[in-house]
Amino acid sequence: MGITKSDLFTKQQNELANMAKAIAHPARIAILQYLLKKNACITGDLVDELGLAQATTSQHLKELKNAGIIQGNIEGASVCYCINPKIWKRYNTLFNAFFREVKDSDSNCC
Amino acid sequence: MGITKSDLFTKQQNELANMAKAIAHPARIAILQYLLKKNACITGDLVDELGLAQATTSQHLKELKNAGIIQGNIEGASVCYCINPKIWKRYNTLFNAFFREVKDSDSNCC
DNA sequence: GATTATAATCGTAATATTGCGATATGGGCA
DNA sequence: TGCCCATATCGCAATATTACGATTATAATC
Repeated sequence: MGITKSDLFTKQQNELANMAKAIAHPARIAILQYLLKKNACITGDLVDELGLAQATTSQHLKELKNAGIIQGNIEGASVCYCINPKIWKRYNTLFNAFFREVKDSDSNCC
Repeated sequence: MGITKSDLFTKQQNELANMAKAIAHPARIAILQYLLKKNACITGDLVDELGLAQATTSQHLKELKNAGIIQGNIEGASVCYCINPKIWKRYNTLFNAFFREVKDSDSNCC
């Protein structure tokens, strides 16, 4: 096999897992952090920043775009990327809800 | 290739990416949610809960244990699992820091 | 001691991810 | 039009992930 059995889980569980997958690579974390810092930038900036090949960088950007967490606007010959604040807030909300406080007393094993 | 170039990124970026990877599967989300609800349970409970084979469930438990987010205590013939509150809090802290507020005005592309 | 229950591990197949060179596409400019 | 620049996409190789049956290891029970 090798295919996730999504049908066994709730919509919410699949959504959160997919969100986690979108950021489950250091290059994609680095892209998002760079966009947070610079507000916006073009692909070439990220190729320089990351140190990965242009094709690889483009692929990571595609995954982030598919997840909706960034958006790209065509700017002449370049493409300008930035965070999508609406989706970003949804990530923030869902992760916060998931990682709600755990009391130490909650976790005494059996 | 197929191997992540971890050396290109900071320790913090790799750590956050690895945390995201640990929860980047709906079965592992479901396990954590079940543990949050029940406080603690044994492997067999999770096999019933998830609907995945025993071997598969055990594998997901191993990944969560490797990530440190859960711990297992041997309880006779069974193994009792629970959240590791220390690591859980670290996850909460790092994800919160990452998903800090983004102002709408921050994300006007170019 | 043999049997049963519980869970980890092994081996393997299917699929997904990561990375990059090569190639395509489309805009700007001489 | 012809030539560069910036990106996306294709094709491929290496590796990782997901899933499960079979096996193993240990503990409880008869």
